[in-house]
Amino acid sequence: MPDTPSEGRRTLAAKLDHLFRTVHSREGGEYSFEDVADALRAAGGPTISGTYIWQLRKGLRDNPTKRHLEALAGFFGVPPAYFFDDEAAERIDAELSLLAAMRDASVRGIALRAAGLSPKSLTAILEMVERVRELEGLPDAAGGDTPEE
Amino acid sequence: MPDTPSEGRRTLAAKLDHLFRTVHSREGGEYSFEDVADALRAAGGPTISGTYIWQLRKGLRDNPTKRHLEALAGFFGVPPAYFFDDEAAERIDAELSLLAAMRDASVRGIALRAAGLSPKSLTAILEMVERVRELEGLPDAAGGDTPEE
DNA sequence: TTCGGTCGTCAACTGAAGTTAATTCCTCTG
DNA sequence: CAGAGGAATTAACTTCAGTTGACGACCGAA
Repeated sequence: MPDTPSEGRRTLAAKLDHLFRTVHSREGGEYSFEDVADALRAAGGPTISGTYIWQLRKGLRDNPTKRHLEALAGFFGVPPAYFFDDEAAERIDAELSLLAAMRDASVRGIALRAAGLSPKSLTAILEMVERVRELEGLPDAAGGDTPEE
Repeated sequence: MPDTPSEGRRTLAAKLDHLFRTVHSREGGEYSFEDVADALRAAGGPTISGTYIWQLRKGLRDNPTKRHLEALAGFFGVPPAYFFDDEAAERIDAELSLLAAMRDASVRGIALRAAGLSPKSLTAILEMVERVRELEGLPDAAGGDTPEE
């Protein structure tokens, strides 16, 4: 039939919301809409008003123009394809979840010190971490999403 | 080479023009702007007027919206990233040049019969082809573009 | 030649994309 | 509790993406 049931599709708003939730500022909190607007203005490229970014995130407006899509993708450090292709979006989300984990200072500490270890040691440590996760009742694969409070 | 070789970033207009030149209808000619508009209307998705497609190709308008970018990419069978990322565009262009070559009936015949040959035979034949190209004074890499105007 | 069709081009117009500015909602701080 | 400051939200407005319709060039047929 003509149109596939558009059920599984993630909307632009959902993707943008996900970016806001996962990509945080250096201080740790979510970026505000004005933060993003200011950063884009400072970057010299095309600018977007904070209000409009809010509308996009809330889903009141979808269908931005090419230049605005580029600017947004540039700010969050994802390829513009993120907003189009759902498969690419998932792949990128996996990397983003890593970035989200890195927000935890102690995780970051572990990562920094683990860098440079021999493969053998790394797998051993990984195994240990998995065990602990198991003990804590966490899922074994990358969860990614922040648990609802 | 009609195109300026490595003139930095390719514009949207240049990319769209390239698609028109390489992706042809079943009858063999280039698609007309109305053809594309009609096809999109028939596809049920978002529609674009023929005039606007012309404006985009000519470079009078750049900066289309997300939905129109998707529709255009869908029609020409390329991912929307084609219009954003230049590297992706080059990679896809390589495949498109193959498609352009396939328009030549005899090339198509060779390809059809070469399919299924052993790797050894294929490399041998490829080498032969390269020799012939050399004799004919053609560049060794995939040229792609139609030489004349 | 003239008629009829199609396609590319142009310019005026419409409506949605995007902005500006005012208002409400929090959340700190004294 | 007041009230300052900063963020989210709403509404009114402006701008430009996208359409409509007309015109002229081109091509084949009568």
